[in-house]
Amino acid sequence: MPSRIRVARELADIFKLMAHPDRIRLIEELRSGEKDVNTLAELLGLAAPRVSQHLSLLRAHRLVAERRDGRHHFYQLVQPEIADWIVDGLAFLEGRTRAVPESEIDVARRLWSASGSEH
Amino acid sequence: MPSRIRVARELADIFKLMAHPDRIRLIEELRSGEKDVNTLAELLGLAAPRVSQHLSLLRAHRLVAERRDGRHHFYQLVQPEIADWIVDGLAFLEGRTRAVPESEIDVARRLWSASGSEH
DNA sequence: CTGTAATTTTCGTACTTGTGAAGATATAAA
DNA sequence: TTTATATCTTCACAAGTACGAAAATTACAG
Repeated sequence: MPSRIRVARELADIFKLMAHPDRIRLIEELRSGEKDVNTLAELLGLAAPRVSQHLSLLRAHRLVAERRDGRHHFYQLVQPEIADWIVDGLAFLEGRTRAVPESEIDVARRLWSASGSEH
Repeated sequence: MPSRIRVARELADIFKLMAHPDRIRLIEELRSGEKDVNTLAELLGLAAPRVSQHLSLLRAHRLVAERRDGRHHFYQLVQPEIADWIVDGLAFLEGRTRAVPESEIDVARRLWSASGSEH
């Protein structure tokens, strides 16, 4: 089988991982450093089990790594550059739908591009 | 609702569109210019209905545009830069799985990065 | 043991995919 | 015109996959 088919398949798997708003936001939250599950759940306003499921999926594909300290599980990005790559994708949102005005895309870009974690 | 949730949702939709190997390869084939359905089907070794369905999905989200000439339907990328962005994603494949050796990723990168259409 | 943190399992629902057959539409041939 | 052919799209259905919520389970600290 041609290599480009295998590569396209693996690449599609990565895209599949990103194809969920919660996981996108999780990755962007982890940009500024490792965080534990509870913190992430509060930041995103999600139930802990849901965050955990997303993280275990990302972990299974080696996008995040886990570190335990007591009863806290901290997660961090294995390849932090992936957060930048996601932000690059915002370019393809511009002018695509009236549901999301350009201004909101800019807000998200600034928020997610920041190294700090202003909210 | 916070804007970053809406943006993350729209972004996830884009990722969902890329989350299929056929569609990734279609976009990379269109990098070198517009092609008709039959040509694409032959290049990728896919049945015509499948190609047509993928293209109509991409068209519904304004990723490709259609031009008809006689009985030929030609498609082209609306934002050709998206093909580069996809290739950028190859970086996150490196060393991720033994199923796809680095060399194959390089082959795909070279093939897809080329402006021409060598196969 | 008690309480907190996180994960795993389970299950019903909804979406996606792939295939084959049928439906349009345009060109060419008889 | 009528008939055939080429190109592409749409439909219908089975099989697979992802999602979300809730409950059960593991792990650990005090």
